[in-house]
Amino acid sequence: MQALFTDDPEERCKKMKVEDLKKHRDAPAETFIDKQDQRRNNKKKSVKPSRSAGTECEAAREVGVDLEGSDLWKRFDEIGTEMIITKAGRRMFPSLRIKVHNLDPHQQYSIAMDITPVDSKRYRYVYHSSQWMVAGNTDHSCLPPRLYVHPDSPSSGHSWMRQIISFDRVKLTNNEKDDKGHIVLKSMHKYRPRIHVIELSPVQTLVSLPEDGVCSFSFPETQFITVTAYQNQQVSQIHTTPV
Amino acid sequence: MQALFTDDPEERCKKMKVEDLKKHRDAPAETFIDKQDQRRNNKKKSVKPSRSAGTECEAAREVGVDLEGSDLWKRFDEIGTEMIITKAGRRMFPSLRIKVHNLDPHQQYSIAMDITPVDSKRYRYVYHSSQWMVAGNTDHSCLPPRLYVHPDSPSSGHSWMRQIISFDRVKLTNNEKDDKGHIVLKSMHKYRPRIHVIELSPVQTLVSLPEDGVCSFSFPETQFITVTAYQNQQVSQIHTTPV
DNA sequence: ATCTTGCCACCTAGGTGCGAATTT
DNA sequence: AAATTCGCACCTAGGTGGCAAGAT
Repeated sequence: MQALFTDDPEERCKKMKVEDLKKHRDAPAETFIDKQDQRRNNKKKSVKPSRSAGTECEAAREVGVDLEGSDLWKRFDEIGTEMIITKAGRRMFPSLRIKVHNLDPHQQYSIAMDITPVDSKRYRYVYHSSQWMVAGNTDHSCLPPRLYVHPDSPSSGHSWMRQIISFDRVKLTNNEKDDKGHIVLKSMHKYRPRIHVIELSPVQTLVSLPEDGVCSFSFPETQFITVTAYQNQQVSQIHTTPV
Repeated sequence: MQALFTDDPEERCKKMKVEDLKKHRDAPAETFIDKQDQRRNNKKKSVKPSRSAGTECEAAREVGVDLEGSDLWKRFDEIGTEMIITKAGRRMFPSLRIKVHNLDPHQQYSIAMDITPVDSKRYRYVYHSSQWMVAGNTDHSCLPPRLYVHPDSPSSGHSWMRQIISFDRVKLTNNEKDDKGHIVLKSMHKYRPRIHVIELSPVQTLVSLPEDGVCSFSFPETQFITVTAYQNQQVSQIHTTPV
């Protein structure tokens, strides 16, 4: 029997408690955490934007981002999410899907994603104990992470808030010389995706992350270890279980 | 034997003199005509924008648009181009592909397409004489034509000029109550697509065609008659001839 | 008669995990 | 040993023309 492949998580992961997933599907997850400074945040509805170096938010407006499909991410996270990376570039599964709140409806924004190292460790999967273990240190000293600008960018706050924003087209690669704009990662390392909401001044071209007018968000349950082939059988099992 | 289907004209129309097509593929067609006022224009490289009611162009800059794949359009035009329309929406074949020139690289533009009636006649295909004949009059009095805004819109002049702009995703329908944003046409009528280059003021949302800052272009060889099923055998033959 | 619709088999493009072969 | 690459069969989504049946 062969696997079924769809962009719809429900179809791909039949073994999950689908009814539960469906119930919470479009509802925000309940726990969030600030990014970078790692401060806990008890707000129910949204992540507070990080205030770390170089980022800044309009004081009056508290821009918020909710993670969609948090249940699926958590299901993977419990056993250790693995994300395939290939030379040609591989889509993420799960893909990052979010909702944004409290944007200025008439202001233009771009929304982008990047993926940052969680630590400077190298990991390896120990089969006989079915566990991920630290296998040494690495430096992430090389280059700043690549920015994946959402294809709907730029767009008005109104448009962004109207629907779920999906980053399902982004691709991950282990090819350091990639020229297709995919996000370059090191295999066997731990990462976490990050969302940036960028307030746009008219006719601003977005190449790298600007210093001002950016709110950044990330979600702890979306961290993963990069692999070139699935290591943990439980992980690949979820991937291949058909509807 | 079954037909092959590709978005690439070369693959779809093997019977055509492919080598000729290839040779001229990215070269501008040689004859052009002004739209709406129907004045002839002998400029080799581009169509002069129409100056009809409500349109206006920057005097200093002569924005130009070239039709790509003109050979294919002409090949169809010689025998009478037929364009399928369906309730669900059908893509065009050939699709409209253009190049733009003389935009301000740093100015933002949207580029859109609509399809206007060539006359107020109703046509019917007479099998035994293999000919299209006028079958009566209609009024196009109903609604203004739907605007299909190119998905890359808005974008800088620089981006638009860098590559061929393809309208291959637009769909045509005969469903007057269409709610999917497809272009609504009447069957058995003669139409011609039109391209609009729209200079964008910052944070301008594009719903209908604005009064100012628009240059419009069209090409005589792109006119067609709408059908719900191909009438002329020569036409369907070109469509189905495999590589 | 003439035109439209629904259904169908067929096609392409692109994405997927797996196992074998290869590299490090 | 461990990690990566490659080729593969398989899958979905969406587009296509033809034909038969239906509508006008």
